[in-house]
Amino acid sequence: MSSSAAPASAPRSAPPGPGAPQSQVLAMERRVAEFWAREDIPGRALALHPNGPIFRFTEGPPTANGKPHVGHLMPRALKDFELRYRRMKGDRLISSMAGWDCHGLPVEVEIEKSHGWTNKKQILEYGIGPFAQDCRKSVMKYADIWQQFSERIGFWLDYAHPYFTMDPWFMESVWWSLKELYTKGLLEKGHYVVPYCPRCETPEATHEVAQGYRDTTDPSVTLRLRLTDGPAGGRTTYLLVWTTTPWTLPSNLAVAVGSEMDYVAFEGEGGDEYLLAESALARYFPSEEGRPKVVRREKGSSLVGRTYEPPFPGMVGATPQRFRTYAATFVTAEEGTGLVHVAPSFGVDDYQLGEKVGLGVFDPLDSSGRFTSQVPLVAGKWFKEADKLLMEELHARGVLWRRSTYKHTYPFCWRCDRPLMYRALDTWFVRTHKIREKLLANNAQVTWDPAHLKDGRFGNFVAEGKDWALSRNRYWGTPLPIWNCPKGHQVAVGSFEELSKLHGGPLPTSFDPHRPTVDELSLTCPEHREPLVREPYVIDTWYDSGSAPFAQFHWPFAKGTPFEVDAPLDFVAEAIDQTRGWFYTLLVISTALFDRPPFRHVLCHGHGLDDEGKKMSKSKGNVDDPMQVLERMGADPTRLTIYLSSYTESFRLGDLAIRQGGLRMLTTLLNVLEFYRSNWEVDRVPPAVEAPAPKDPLDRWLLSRLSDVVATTDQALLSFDARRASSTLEAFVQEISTWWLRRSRPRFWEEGPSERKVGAYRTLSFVLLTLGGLLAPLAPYTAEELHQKVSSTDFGKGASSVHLEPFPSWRGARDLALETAMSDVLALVETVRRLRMEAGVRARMPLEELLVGGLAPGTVEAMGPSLVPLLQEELNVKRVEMMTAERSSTREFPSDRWVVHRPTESGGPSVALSRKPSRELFLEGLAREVVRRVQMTRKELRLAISDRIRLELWAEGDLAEAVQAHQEWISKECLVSDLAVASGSPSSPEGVRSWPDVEGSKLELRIVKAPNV
RNA sequence: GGGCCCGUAGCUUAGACCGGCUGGAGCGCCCGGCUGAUAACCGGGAGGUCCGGAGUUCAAAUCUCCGCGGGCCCA
Repeated sequence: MSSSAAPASAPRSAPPGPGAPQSQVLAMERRVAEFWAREDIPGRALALHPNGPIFRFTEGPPTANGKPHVGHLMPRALKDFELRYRRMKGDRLISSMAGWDCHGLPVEVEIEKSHGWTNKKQILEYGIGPFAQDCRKSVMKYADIWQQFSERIGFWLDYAHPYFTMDPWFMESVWWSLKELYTKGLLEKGHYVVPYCPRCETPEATHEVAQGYRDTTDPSVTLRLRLTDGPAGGRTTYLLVWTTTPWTLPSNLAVAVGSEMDYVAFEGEGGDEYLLAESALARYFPSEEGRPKVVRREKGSSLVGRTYEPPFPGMVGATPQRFRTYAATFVTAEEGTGLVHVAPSFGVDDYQLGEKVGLGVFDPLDSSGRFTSQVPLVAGKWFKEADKLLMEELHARGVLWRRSTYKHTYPFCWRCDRPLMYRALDTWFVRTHKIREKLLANNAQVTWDPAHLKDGRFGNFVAEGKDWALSRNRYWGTPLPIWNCPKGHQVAVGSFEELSKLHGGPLPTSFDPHRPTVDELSLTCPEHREPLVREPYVIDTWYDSGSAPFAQFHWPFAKGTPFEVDAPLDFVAEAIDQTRGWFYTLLVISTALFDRPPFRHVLCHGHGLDDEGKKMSKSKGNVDDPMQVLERMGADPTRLTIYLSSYTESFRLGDLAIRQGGLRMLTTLLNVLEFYRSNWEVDRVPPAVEAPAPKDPLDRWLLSRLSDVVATTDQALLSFDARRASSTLEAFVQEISTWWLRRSRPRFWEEGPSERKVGAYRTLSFVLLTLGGLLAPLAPYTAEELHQKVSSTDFGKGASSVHLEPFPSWRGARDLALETAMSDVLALVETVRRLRMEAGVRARMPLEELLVGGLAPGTVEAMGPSLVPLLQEELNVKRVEMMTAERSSTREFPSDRWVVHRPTESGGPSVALSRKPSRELFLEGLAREVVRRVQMTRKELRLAISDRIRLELWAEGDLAEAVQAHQEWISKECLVSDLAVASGSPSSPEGVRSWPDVEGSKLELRIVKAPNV
């Protein structure tokens, strides 16, 4: 399967320095990756649930050609989250096989380039055999590169047992399907006008052409063609005929007229008459003054059947049908002259008209787009180069009437970038128009994400029902398995066994069905005993990938495969461009063979943009090697950035986007983990594997939140919604970090195994372990880190992995009343912080009293007893009183003693905070200042959390009094085993820290680590 | 030339299907705070013509139409 790939360039920025936020993530991912490799976690995960419910999936095989770019990270990430989730839910995945799309023009072009070749002949000179070998080697090289970055981003597939579309057994399955189509009359040869690349010397399918439209400038020429059936002696009359492809003029066989359109004749140079559509007159003569006089008006219908002199008389034999005017519906008034040049071999409309009226064809080009000697003037010239010579010749003969240039979009070859031509050729088609209704009906059963594609872009394309040009005049592809008998009938071959029968003996060992081997095999027609000759084509590589759902199992040849005729895939995910690519070929093949939809759910993502929101493209130099991105930013940050974005549209995926997206959430989470671990090292409280039943309202609140998060995440992942899952988890990480942990920290430092402390450990460990499970499908590395560090298996030998565990199924009862009360508390905290700011009292300074009034009686109950301590601690107030509206309305709050918040119009509580600390509280606040400075110094000295110290203090004034009064508390807070307090100054300055002004007093201190007891 | 999607603060976005409080949030920025998570944490602030215009309505980010811009696709 192919996609709009652009080669990667060198990395745009250096790897992160040791202090960069992503460096801790990168170190973590390295550690995890080593663990996975050592314990073969991916292999064991893929082998899970051999008897579980089946979840069907097929990896859309990337083209193993060209280096991947950043955009290719997206489909990997968007497939992987769902597959991991399903595995954790106990599903059996069918299949996890990696797959590589091996055939086709891109590979051939790459080899041609590497040899410096310019045309197809050089391949024949080199030999198809060696050429195929080169192609195979190239495919293997690129598959390797793709596998590496796919594994690095954590996309776990079975890379040890991949399917290659070039594997003989895969191709045999493709042959089987082609024969089925042939038998059903859905695979037929025809002579049709198809887009053709003269350099690659092969037709292309519409979905390939679609990738190559580009603005270009072509010549715009208007010819005057003399009517030859005018009355003798009358005025000479010319048809004005317009074209942008002068090179097709030697092949002109007719002129088309719109029978319902209005035409005019005007008098031109030398008194001759010129005919063109009325609507075209103003285009050729924009100013009214210069516009010639109209001498006659005619309906198009009256112009039909006239004869004219062709632009190159004698080039091609005249017949009664040729060089006449015909009515045609494709003639438009919008551009040109309303008289259309018809060259049946070079236009779809032209060809159909030619068929209808019997014009025949004249194609003077060879297969590489060069003129043959049939047109001596330009013999040997490339078709585009011939334009100029032909125009000059027409000019010399006075046939060229006007000449300018014309800007329009025109298709170019998506691989070699040269202009395509439309050309009548022998081509094999899949007759999709015959099964159009079935295609639509099957598409109707698919769930599309985003939904609009179903009846929009994709549905419209299917509804057009265009036949699929399948054959390619190339070498490296699945050969079309159809042979001709000279007696005039055909044999389609659907297996190697059939081939062997026609061969009249066993096939060579390790038979390779590619060209040239397949054509070196002598086959004999069983009826006529004549040698069979194969149709010389290979097939569109998109047919290979579209066959992957069954061909990856070598179905129907291999026995006991899990493929089932009636079972669509449950899930596929690729980029938006696959609506014309793989999604389409899957639908056609599945409908033609099995008459059922190819998949149930399809996730279709947009393209990645750079940090400026620009499309990534080679010419802008903003494409990046995905491996470099992963090594610079980390796999999980990249994955989460994708999940958190609006990935069904195009979105930014540059370094900045990753840093501000997924990385942010992960550093916060890893900081929480680091907090947990560094404390756990001291206390060694066993982690809670089962849900704890905590008493602390803060813990009960967090578990209630967790219960909600588990349910929401599960539901989101079940419905393929990575965005909802990841944003739910992101918000929860914030809640843990900024409220639960913030408020719970003191509990972790309590002396001994207190109930409060153990409760905090148990709650946090349970939450982190559960979170690890929830995060496993989305951020597999981080999830593993959580699992290992919290369950304290710590990457040990034989440790189990979170990816071998089931998805969290715990559903604790939610306490909605508590959740509501807690959000009221959070709102209150915000209000009071503002009041403190207003009062100019810093948070470290304790205040006497907080009064909250205007509450509903129920709220007082809910918030009151259990949550008041949270407010006291968070806001550093000694007393909190909750009052109902009734009670609070009578109190007065003089502004010298209180700062007051009045309820807003929309309601909310009124709040009053006492303004000044008492002397006692002031001293307590000072003691906190001292403690803070001691802690800061401890940290600077890099002491361990549990190290005990000897502390010498020199303090004056209020500070001395505060130290005196709170000596014991200071010692306890700072783990001081030996405290010496003095006034004045230290005798020796060594190791002394000094603060000249702590609330007006000087403080000096010295810390020495105390000997271990 | 035609079709589909998107457009809300510098960035990522909620709200839109089903019209109704002052358009929420996170990041970034500025100011301040906190400090045994420290490139973490907390408060405040600046920053929005909800792409523009018209219509429907008592009321429009939300519904309708016409534009503009971006993306994708078709011819």
